[in-house]
Amino acid sequence: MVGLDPLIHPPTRLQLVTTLSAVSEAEFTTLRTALQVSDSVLSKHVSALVDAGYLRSRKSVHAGRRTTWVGLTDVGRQALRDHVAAVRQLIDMVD
Amino acid sequence: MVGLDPLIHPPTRLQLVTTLSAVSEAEFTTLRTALQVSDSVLSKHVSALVDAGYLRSRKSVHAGRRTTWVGLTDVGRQALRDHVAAVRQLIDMVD
DNA sequence: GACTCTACTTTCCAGATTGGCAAGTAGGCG
DNA sequence: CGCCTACTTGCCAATCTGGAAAGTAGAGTC
Repeated sequence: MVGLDPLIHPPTRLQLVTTLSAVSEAEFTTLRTALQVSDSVLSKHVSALVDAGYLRSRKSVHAGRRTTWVGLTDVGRQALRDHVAAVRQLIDMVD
Repeated sequence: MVGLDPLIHPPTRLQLVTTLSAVSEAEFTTLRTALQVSDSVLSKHVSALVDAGYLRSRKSVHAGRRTTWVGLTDVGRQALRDHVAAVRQLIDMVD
């Protein structure tokens, strides 16, 4: 009835997935800077969402630099849409 | 920068304040039914938000029935607007 | 091939939250 | 004065969140 997704709702998670929704992938480091959280925190949120099937991560090497790329899966994108719809249903009552 | 209000963001809180935003006041019992939570949970959320100055509650008696009425204060209404604005800024990126 | 350096990952931990049950309380009614 | 209703509070377990610090793994270096 309410439909808020507890995997997505918490502030850091919401920032993470909404940030990712705008792009196909983002670098771990970029995300950490954008969200202003520690390595460990981002790593844990990412792996929780990977476990849930919402995110996918891959490692790549460019010019001797190893980076981890993170992106939404189709499942995650849909879950986000659903969550956003639920949030809108609540907040659109306001004003 | 993100601006999510931790007093409002949690699911039950968000349901509570958005429900209240549509009306001037609501009965405790009605809210408990609408939110599907126990007495104690609603009571605790309400009193936390009253302490924060976001809600106001008053008791009344009608036809031998005691009821507690709960409503947003101006401060609470503004906090909700701000919170909703912050949420929108995040979720409007989606799609 | 060993060493190092970086980029995460995992462990450990403390503190805060959330929720339900059950006991407590307070006001109105008979 | 006792009872009943309508919350309120205390107690507790489970979960979550975040940071620091230790651990790990792969790439480059020599």
